[in-house]
Amino acid sequence: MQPMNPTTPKRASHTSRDPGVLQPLAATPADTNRAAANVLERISTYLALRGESPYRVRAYHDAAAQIRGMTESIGELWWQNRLQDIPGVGASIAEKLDEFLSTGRSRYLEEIQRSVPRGLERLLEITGIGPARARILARELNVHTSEELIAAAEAHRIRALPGFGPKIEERLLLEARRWSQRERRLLLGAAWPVADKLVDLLRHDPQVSRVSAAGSLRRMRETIGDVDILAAATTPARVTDHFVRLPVVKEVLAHGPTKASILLEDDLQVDLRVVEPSEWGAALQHFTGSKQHNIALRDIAIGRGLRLNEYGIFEERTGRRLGGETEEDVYRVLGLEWIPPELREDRGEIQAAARHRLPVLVELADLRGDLHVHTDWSDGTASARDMAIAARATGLEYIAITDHSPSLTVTHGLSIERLREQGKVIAEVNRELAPFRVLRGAEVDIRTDGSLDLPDEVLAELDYVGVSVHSAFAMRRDEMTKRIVRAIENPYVTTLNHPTGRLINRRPGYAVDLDAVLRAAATSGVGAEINSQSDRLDLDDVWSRRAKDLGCHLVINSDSHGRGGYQNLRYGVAVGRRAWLTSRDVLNTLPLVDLLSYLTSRQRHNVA
DNA sequence: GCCGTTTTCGGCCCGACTGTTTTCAGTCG
Repeated sequence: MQPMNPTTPKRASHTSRDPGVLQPLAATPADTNRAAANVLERISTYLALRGESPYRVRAYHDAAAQIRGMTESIGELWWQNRLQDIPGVGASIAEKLDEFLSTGRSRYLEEIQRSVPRGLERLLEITGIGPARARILARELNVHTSEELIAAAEAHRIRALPGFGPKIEERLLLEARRWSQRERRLLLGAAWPVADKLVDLLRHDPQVSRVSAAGSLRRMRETIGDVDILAAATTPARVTDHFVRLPVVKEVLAHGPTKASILLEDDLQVDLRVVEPSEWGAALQHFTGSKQHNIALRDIAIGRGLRLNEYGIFEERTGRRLGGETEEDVYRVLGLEWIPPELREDRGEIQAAARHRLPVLVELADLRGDLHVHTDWSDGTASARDMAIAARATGLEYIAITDHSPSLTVTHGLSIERLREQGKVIAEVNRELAPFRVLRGAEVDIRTDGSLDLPDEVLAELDYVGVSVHSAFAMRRDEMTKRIVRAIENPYVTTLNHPTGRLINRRPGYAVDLDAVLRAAATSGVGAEINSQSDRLDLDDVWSRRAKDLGCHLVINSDSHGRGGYQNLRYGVAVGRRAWLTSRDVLNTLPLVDLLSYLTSRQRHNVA
């Protein structure tokens, strides 16, 4: 089928006919990629529940993962008739994508969904239930939901099923109950301290020579499902024995000689794996993942007649071990540079590592300042002076004080008079703390019409202006886009703060054409913020990378409301690293002098 | 269903752990 339009696939004319089946096709490239990936992922799930070939199931799953991680627009590839250029997409999957991209539907998905008991896919979210057990539960006991599973387990009807038994029944009952009252995925900022504590406890075990967080935690994903820890010891069994007896353990889920899983009091799951010290590098690589990254590595290994597992990298023919004591070993034997954990998502990092084209990622130490800081003049808890001293103590050269603007009354937004008053206080602080520098700034609300909450002549007095949406989240997508673009075009604006407004686990971002917003920001030389608060992380990694690709610079800010807030910068930096950013992509890596000259020349240029 | 410096057919990443099984299936990461 020939596409009708080069950039935006047309919307389905019948989107409301079967609302449960598909997300309406979204208009921006990243949204379209996500929607297309979701279709393939769901096809994969239903095929699995039907008991189809696992290879076919995986083909759809892999194609979905590939599309989810692409920065190119699938709409563009479709228009150019190049869908099969996507690795893992062949004729059959391309045909399904073509239908979805041109009509917003997939009849194939709808058909196989109908062939599976309604809602059965949700059973897969319960630990211990995969496609095979879900199918048996549905077929033999008509169990489709966690509630039905709990009832069947309580009535001891599960133990009689083929391949099941009393132990599995008991375990499924536990997991189903846990699932019904489950916490959502833990925020990175909440998981770090927990992992830190456990790593520390293990470090004090005299058997243990090395210990590290692994898994999504080490890759610094924005949320964490469970905590993975790797330890090296010559007597692994004694370490797992010790681990499952730690006082923080509420329940032991699994306990073998090299591997153990526990639940903490708050139901957070922690998996520990213990290896020999000589296997440390291979194991750390293996358990850091991601799964997709590791599969791609093993593919390369196979192509070179090698075998890669958590114990090392071996010559297939002779079994000779070529390395594994360090991660660098593993990558080097595969002909690759060592890849920073944050990049290990199979989003092009392996190809880049093979060509020695990995970016030198931004680091926490590269940040010279923080351009989003609140004080007790609005909703912060500390004075401007204390915030400056705390910033200096963390090694920063400058901050911008950016208290809220008047209309945000719940935060005691500053009137023009109070803002000018604050300027005098900041001047005093600067006299006292020089060469540390506090910039006069503001976090200015974007009104519904896109005008700003402070007049231009006041903005002109400031060193730095961040703008934010804090109200009217429910606007129509096109209106919200127009609203934010207009704000960005104000010549005094430096940065767009938390561009999507999402709060992880609490609310999605507002409807907005973020691609259009970022293009406008690039044109106007306005930066996009990576807000480091662990429930914001806004922009996220995929959008930050997109922003960079569109020519936009990023600003990594803490949005501190108290002296401890600067600690969050590490999470913002993690997002930046996952987005492939170098220090050159991030405005606040500039030394103070360079930042000041940038800000003044930019304002002179814009206003002239 | 995808894919090819072994191949257009016959493979497909790999190992630990658990429980229900006398040799393996299911699940997980």
